[in-house]
Amino acid sequence: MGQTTWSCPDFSLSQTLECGQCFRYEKKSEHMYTVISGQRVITLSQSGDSIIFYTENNEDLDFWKTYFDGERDYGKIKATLTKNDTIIRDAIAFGSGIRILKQDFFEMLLSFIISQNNHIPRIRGIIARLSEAYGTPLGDTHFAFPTPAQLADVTELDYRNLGCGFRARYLVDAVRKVLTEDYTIETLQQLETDALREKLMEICGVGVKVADCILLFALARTEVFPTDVWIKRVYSQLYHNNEELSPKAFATSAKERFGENAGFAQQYLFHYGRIGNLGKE
DNA sequence: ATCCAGGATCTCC
DNA sequence: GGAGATCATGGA
Repeated sequence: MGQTTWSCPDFSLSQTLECGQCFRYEKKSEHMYTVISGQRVITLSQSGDSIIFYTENNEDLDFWKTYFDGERDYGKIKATLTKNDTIIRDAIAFGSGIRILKQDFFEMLLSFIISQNNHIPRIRGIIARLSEAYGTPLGDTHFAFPTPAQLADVTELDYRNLGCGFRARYLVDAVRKVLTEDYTIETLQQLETDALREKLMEICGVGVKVADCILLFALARTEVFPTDVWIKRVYSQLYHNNEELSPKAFATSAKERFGENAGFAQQYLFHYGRIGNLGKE
């Protein structure tokens, strides 16, 4: 198996994969992972600042470097976020190697519909079964995420049999809409973020939070601040003296505080709140 | 066993 | 239009 080394600063493979933004990775050993995104699979490991790709297929390397957001200067983002904010320093120190992945739109749409009112381990299981049932085999018992065309005729009952529960009808609607002209990446990316969020929310089962996850993790709208139970907990504890905020007040506060870097701040705080020792008092 | 999950929708007033 | 119940399922 060929190996290619890639040097990428401000990058922890384990933190980036395990911070909750991505559902399709397997930890093979310490610092070594197999990752599936869209129609591709890669095994890679980290040693210091060096990433090692294990592949013969060098034409996929650009895809994976883009996937890991390799071009972006995270040092600059972290410096900006911490400049006048001593609170987020701890969160960033805790997850300093987190990068926001550039994932596949359709995969994020379905994955975060599945995520609603669900546990992360169970979300991963449903996505794995969905891929095995309808996705293209990639070898070594790995399966690509199904394409919209591959799911075109899948029924609500089929999704229920995979364990999707009440989300089954949402998935049917999502696939149907993505197969129309209105939901091609090209069409969607022409919209401003607020209009794009509204467009995504026309899909049944997509509310503000799911839409914001898609905007951040697939459509590179790094100014959005996906707000779930964890972020509410962490943010109110750290910045508002544990006071509960209305969804509107919350969005305003976070947007004002973090500005264009809100998406990055969100992921540092999410990871800090979920895995760190915060909020477990 | 019982609780609850990276929420959204439906149903009341 | 805001609060509260409801939705399937299984991991912890």
